[in-house]
Amino acid sequence: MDRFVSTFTNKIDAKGRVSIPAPFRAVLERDGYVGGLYCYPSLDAAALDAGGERLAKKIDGLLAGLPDYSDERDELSVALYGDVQVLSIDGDGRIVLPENLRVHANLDAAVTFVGLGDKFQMWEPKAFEERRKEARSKVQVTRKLFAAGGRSSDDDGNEGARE
Amino acid sequence: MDRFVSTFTNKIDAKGRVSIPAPFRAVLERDGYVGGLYCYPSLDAAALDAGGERLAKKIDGLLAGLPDYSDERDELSVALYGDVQVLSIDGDGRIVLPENLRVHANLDAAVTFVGLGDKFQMWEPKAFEERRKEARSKVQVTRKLFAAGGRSSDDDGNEGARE
DNA sequence: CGGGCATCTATGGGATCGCATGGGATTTGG
DNA sequence: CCAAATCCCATGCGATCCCATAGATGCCCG
Repeated sequence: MDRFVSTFTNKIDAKGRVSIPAPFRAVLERDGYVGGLYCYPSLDAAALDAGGERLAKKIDGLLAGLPDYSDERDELSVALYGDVQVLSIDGDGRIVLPENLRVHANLDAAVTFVGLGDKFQMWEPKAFEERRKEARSKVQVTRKLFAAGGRSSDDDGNEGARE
Repeated sequence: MDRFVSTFTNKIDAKGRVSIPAPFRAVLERDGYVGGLYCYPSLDAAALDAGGERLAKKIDGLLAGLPDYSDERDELSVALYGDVQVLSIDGDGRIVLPENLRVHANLDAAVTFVGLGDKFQMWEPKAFEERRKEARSKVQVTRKLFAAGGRSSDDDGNEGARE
């Protein structure tokens, strides 16, 4: 399925380089790697979003839905494209995070890579632990909603049975 | 029906490897095995949930219904993709359990594999024994309810008694 | 009917490979 | 000409592969 899945934590070396987890690299290549990793500050978190060609197309798709020359589109364009950086990946699968991106996510010694399907995020490890806790507790709630919503009828109905 | 059924207990060797019970392996293959076993901590038990492609699609399906870049999707993505690990199965049908997963389920010397239809769980053997006892007593109650409702004809009402 | 052979599974151990990481060398651009 | 970014190579650890053993099961053929 070639999606970014699971989390990995790698170190930032003295030169500011980080290895992209090998499984993520594999996804990027299959995604039609051209020469860069698209990377930008997450809009609502102290983290970075990154991905390959598929992600780039997705961003385009969002804008395509808005009329040209509308304020909304302009704002979104700036928000989406404005801070995007195309990071080159060296022969060993590493990238260098520019200052502004590193600041946005408070990255210093290590980076936690979090697979999110089409894209992945880069977090300061401790910050991500917090975030993860939060997400887990919310999912408990969401799960109850699914169960209550009666979505159990698809092929064998173990949807809410996770225990 | 190619479901995960019944329970098996296998040892963890010095390298942290465990054999997946052969019957489960067979199910995984028929399920369209691609490159890994999808595995994540059970949300409300000291155990691990695991499955093949079918389970992965199910997870995707949950997210597919949500709009891109919505908060809800982000939360769910983190909780679902972030905790999932794709474990590769070696030529002998074994997997290696990563540290964080082993900790979550208190696994050390052995693992009990429990078939649950679409997926299966991995428990520390003693913990599962406890769990099983508990389940049995609950089933007793459930059965009485069935009986009281006049459905006494299904001779043992074992639907949830999986053992 | 029974003995032995073939097969499959679980498990252990050795050898190899890949990945993350570090450090020097080289190039690029200002 | 200097600083910073890029490339290339070395290394150590962990993961993966491959082979060996052993117990259990089942089958075939005597």
